[in-house]
Formats: sequence, C-alpha cells, structure tokens
Amino acid sequence: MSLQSLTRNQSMVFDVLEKAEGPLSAYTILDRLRDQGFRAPLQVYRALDKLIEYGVVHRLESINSFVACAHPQENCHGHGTVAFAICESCGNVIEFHNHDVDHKLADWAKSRGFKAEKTTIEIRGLCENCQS
Amino acid sequence: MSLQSLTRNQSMVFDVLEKAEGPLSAYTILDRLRDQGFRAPLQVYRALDKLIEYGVVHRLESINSFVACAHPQENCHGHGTVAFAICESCGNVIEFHNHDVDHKLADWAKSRGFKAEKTTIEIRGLCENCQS
DNA sequence: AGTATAGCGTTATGTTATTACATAGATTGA
DNA sequence: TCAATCTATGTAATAACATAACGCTATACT
Repeated sequence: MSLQSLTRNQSMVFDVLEKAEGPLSAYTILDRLRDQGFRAPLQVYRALDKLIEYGVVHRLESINSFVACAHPQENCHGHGTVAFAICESCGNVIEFHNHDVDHKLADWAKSRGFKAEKTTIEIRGLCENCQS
Repeated sequence: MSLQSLTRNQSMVFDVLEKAEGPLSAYTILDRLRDQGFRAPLQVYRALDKLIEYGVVHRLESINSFVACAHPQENCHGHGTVAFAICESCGNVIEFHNHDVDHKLADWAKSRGFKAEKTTIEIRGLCENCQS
C-alpha cells in the first residue's frame, strides 16, 4: 500500500486525521468533510476500515476515536503491538511500541495456547504538560 | 465494599454477570432483568459504574461489554492492571495479571512523565479450544 | 425536624456503528 | 467485445451503546 493508492474518500479521511492535533471520532470526521460532499457515516467508516487495514490509522478502543499513525515512514505492522498513552486533559495521544511488553504478552498467550490476533494497549491519564 | 452492601439494582446486575458464561453488553443485561422490573438503560449503567468502582466487574473496552471479576476473593485493585484475552470465536474471556507487563508500562510512563490513571490491555484472538 | 447524600425511575436525547440495497467504474479473461 | 467480477461509492434506515435532566425516595447524620 502507498498513499498514492488511496481512493478519494480514503484520502480525504486521512487528510483530516493528519491535520488534526488529536484523535477524532468518526462523526467528527464526517462533520469536517460535509463541505466536501460527505453525507453519511458509512463513507467515513468504510474509509477508516481500509486505512486501519493499511496501518496508517489506528483506532483507540477506549475512546472510540481514530488517529493517524505517528510513525508513517515505518511500517507499524512490523513493530509489534502499537500502544497508546491518551491524556484525559488535553486529549493528546502518544503512540509507542514496547518490545518487552509485546514479548511478555506473547509469552502469556503461548502458555495458554491463545492465538492473539489483535492486541489493545491504552493508558489513559495525564501527560507531562497537564500535571501541575 | 462487600457484596452485602450492594444495593438492590447492583445485586441484580452483578448476579446476571456472575451467572453469564461470558461478557454481556449493558443492553443484554437490561433484557435479562426486564422480568424483574428493569425498564431503562440507566438502571444498568448506574449499577455497572458502581460495580466497576468496587472492582467486582470489569469493562471490556474493545467489545463494549462487561464481565464479573474472575478473581473475586482477591482484590483486583491490588494486583495492578487487569488484562484480558477475549476469544472471538466462543466469546470466553480469560482474565489475567502480569506483573512484568505492568512494570514495563510503568517504566515507559515514568520515562515520559505520564501519569497513568487507567490502563487497558485486551488481546483478541482464538482460545485454545477454538483452534482446530 | 433539617439537611446532606446516595440511589432510583422515567423520558428524552445523544453518540457510535452497521444493515441493506442500489449504482458506478475498473479489471479480467473467454 | 461481452459478461463476470471486484472494489468503491451513495443513501436511507436502523441498531447498538451511552448519557442528560428531572424529580422523587430512602437513609444517615446533627
């Protein structure tokens, strides 16, 4: 996949996410694209599905929102699980990878015979700037 | 908190979750309690909020559902983050704690000055029984 | 009794996500 | 070329998840 190969709707959704400072809900994305002809949630959800499949957008399960991948040049899929720290005050999201954590979780899964397909790691709290 | 001190609605919601084989959505809980007089979502959500606060119920963010704590005798709050493995085939949930993972995530947070309030770890995949 | 707190019941509404069906364009391959 | 297929799209309707706002009740404390 390359950015070149995105469809019209996918590009528009991706642009909105890239320009946003933080995560956006699907309906917020929809609102920002109404001027450009978007009318229905599905136009957003379908684009998001593909963008997530391509690894250029992540879904934040704990807040039902979406962010552009912070490491676009790398291939997120190649780096194990993507983890997030979400500031509940300013809304900013820090995306990170932690090999040790991945490894420990993989060990656990192996010990239980569990085949992991998708792992969610999300820390909600306060980022450095938001603690006074 | 003790089970003794649960209110009527809280007890009813907790009973439903305890008797269920797997996680339930709030609306499924509501449906199971209609016979017993429940009418509105809020009756369920309010009870769930308290049960979660007491640590006897967990919320699964990635599937918008709720489970009774699998380790009722212990105090989940005392064991660090509760993690879940959710089988996408049979729906069963394995609840576990992993000290090493907690530790690594705490290290990461410390290194970034991030104050963690609530951490979500959910692995979706196939449990041992559901792999043929 | 007075007041504070927690819980409850109900209606309405807000937010997030999907089903279902119809259409359009590109691609492939006999 | 024509049909078959696949992907993307548009739209309406609906399902699924969650909360706001209001008023009332019960309990506990002083």
